[in-house]
Amino acid sequence: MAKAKPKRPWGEAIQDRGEQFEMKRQVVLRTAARIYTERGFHETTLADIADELNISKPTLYYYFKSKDEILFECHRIGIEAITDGETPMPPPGQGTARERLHEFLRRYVRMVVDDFGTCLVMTGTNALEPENRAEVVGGRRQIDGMLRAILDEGGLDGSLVCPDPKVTAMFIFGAMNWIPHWYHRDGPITVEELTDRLAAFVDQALPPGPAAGA
Amino acid sequence: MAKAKPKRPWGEAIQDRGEQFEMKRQVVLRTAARIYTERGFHETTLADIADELNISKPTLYYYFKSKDEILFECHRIGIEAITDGETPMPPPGQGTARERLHEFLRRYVRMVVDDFGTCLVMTGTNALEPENRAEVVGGRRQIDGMLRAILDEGGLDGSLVCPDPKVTAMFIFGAMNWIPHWYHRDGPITVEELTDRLAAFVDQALPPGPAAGA
DNA sequence: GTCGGATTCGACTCGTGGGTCGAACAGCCA
DNA sequence: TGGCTGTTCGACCCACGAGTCGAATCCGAC
Repeated sequence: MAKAKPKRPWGEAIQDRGEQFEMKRQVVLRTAARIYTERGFHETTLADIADELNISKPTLYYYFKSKDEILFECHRIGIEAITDGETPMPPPGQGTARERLHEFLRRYVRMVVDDFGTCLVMTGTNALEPENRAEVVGGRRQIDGMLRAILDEGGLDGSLVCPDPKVTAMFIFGAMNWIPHWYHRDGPITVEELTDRLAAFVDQALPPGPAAGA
Repeated sequence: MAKAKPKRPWGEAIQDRGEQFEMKRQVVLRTAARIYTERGFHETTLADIADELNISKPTLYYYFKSKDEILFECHRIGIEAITDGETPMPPPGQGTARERLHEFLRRYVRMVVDDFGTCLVMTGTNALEPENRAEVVGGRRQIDGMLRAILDEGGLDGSLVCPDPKVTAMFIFGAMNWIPHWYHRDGPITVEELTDRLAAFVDQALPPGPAAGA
């Protein structure tokens, strides 16, 4: 009660210097992700972001070295939500492919509904510098591989039959990546309901195979 | 053989003035759509388009009044490919909903695989001026309505059961709108095969209902 | 030929927005 | 109290790219 005099949107609390720095960076990123998504990357100026945060443009440059880097960080966070989730994806062999598919869908939908995930999916990679773009593209490819692998395994353990895993994976990613275009967190549908609907849809489309053999 | 001396990428033939004008406009549009899609709208300069066509930037302004208008026209063409196709969509009542669904998917995939359709789907509407954006958004909404309606009818005529037409329609649009991100016309899969795969996928996901009554 | 409109382009303007600089200020430790 | 580092900002720079202008050229009609 004695030391709290925050005029800035950064929370309060006076952790040590480095911690403060990191926290402020996060706030900037979240805000940026939201605005980038709403208006589009190129339609957003650094002044817009700064204004939203009640800080000045040069201050942004104290935390990031370029507009591009801000976008890149947003993408990175989005990707890592999938690739390095706190609980790792269950490895093949643990549970059926169908179960792992569900887990994957749940995770991905969650990601895509978050500010960073939305930003990742809605702002193209065109804007990124080659170097950063390469990393983002790599990350996405890795995620693609995860789903593809699960679909492949489904054919083996018989838990789901999928004629063309590559193309099917793309259909599924499409359905999920489109979510930010129409879904609103504060709308009538909860994220859980959304996930369930998607899972049901995909489940129907990929019926269990007759064969089996663990 | 006597009069053909084209130094310009516009074909040859010497139709009347207005026809030439219209034809050149089309060529510009297709080229622009392609480049917009490849590099992104904002990453494309008018000089890029002009260079590609071996013309100068001011010449573009002879055919279009702004960069924005060029994009808008691309979107318009894409949308009209669905809404005003040469053969109109069969009206409800003609055939089962499932049949109409197939026809719709076929059409939409075709559109999305074309330069203009790809452009429509990949470049956001953020860049468009409010007025133009409103029209594009309206068109898209109309297309949304088409699919939603078909899904609704499917519940009635029993040809397909769909728990939540609104959300399901979005999943399907997502799957289709994502196509330009991974599909290449000159790849191993033909457009027909692609359409078939999608139709099969959706068919599975939306099984026929037990009820009926024409 | 030559006139007039259609077409094309070189050279320019100019707003916008990413990025920089140096000064001011805050908080901490002696 | 003085000084040091970390943080913030007002004012500026400047490249880039959309859009313009006026002159040059092309081409069919008389």
